[in-house]
Amino acid sequence: MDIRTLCLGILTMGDASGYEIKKTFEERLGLMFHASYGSIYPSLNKLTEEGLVSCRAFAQEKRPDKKIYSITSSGRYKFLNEIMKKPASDRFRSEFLVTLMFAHLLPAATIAELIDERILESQRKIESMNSDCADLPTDREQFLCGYGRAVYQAEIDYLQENRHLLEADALMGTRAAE
Amino acid sequence: MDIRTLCLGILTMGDASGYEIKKTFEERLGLMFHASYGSIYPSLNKLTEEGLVSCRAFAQEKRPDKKIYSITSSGRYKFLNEIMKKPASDRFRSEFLVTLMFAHLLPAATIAELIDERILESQRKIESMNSDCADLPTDREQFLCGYGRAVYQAEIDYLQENRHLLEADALMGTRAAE
DNA sequence: TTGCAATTATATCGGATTGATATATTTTCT
DNA sequence: AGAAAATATATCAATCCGATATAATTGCAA
Repeated sequence: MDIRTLCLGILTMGDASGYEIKKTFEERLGLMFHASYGSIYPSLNKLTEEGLVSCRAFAQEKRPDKKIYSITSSGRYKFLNEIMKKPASDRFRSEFLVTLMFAHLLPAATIAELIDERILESQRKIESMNSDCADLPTDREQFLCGYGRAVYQAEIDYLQENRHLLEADALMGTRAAE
Repeated sequence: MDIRTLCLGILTMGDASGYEIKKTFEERLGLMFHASYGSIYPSLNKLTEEGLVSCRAFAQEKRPDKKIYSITSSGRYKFLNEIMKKPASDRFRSEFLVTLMFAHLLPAATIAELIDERILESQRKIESMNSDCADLPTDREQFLCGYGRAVYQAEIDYLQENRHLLEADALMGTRAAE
């Protein structure tokens, strides 16, 4: 499943410009997938070539046309085929966890701050989700929003209960480091 | 933080070949970062050019030399600088969650199976962690292993308690789909 | 003991993706 | 009036993944 497929998926929810697709990625798929302009615009071009989306261009003076994309019936068919495949494994990359992996090389105070900030950030995310989730139109999206909340909360709980393990280790390491 | 930096990090734990570095990525960093040969070998070449690692090559007949890499003191310095920076946000990509996002386009039975499998897979991961975690040499690595377990467990709990929301929604959608 | 599968091991390549950057107008807020 | 933010399209170098090629060794079961 690539960004082209995801663009198709977003277009099943209604016509949109490249810019709006980017916003949808951030607002509704932020928890599960990320995409930049550098992949969205080329994806839309390729999908248009392949006849999976159609494009109406509105001419504008002194800047590029505004382009609204719509999914075609072959696009819909393609998308359904894609999401019926077994999903690939999650891909996760966390610089935060990498830093903790090497906590023994850093001052204990740095580690403590890092964890404090991480907890605050996750709490902020949960709070904004609490207000936003309730407004979501479908049970499906509420489910996904709740999923995010549950995972963030588990992270916070684990960090608060177990950070002492790490902080003790960091103290040792600091003394041992050359 | 890129794969080059992570290779440096792994080499702070001891000398290794490219192959062994790949294994370390899988066995000890699997929860937080992934890297393929296609990025590891070029990284090691570049790090060698830059003098951040050194390389001893053992000639072998009929196949490429076996190369053992060691981190240099400037490599250590570089790595410390890197991990003292504020870590970038997590990057997460889940085709599983994307599929759920479009659950209304799929048969309810497909969704139910998908969730069943996901739960089983996470349970399997937790079980293998239960045995492996205990053997880990440092509190630090036990902490990280426990972190993974906590998140997987939260996922399982949430799916079990809330899947009905999604499955009801999927049923509706199946009827409405053209 | 033979023969097969798994592991050890290095390496490259096309294609996908990111993050930064360029450009320019309109809207909103102060 | 003027600044800041949002709207909007687009490209590019650098990075990274997944697949593939190659080949010897090790372990194990028939």
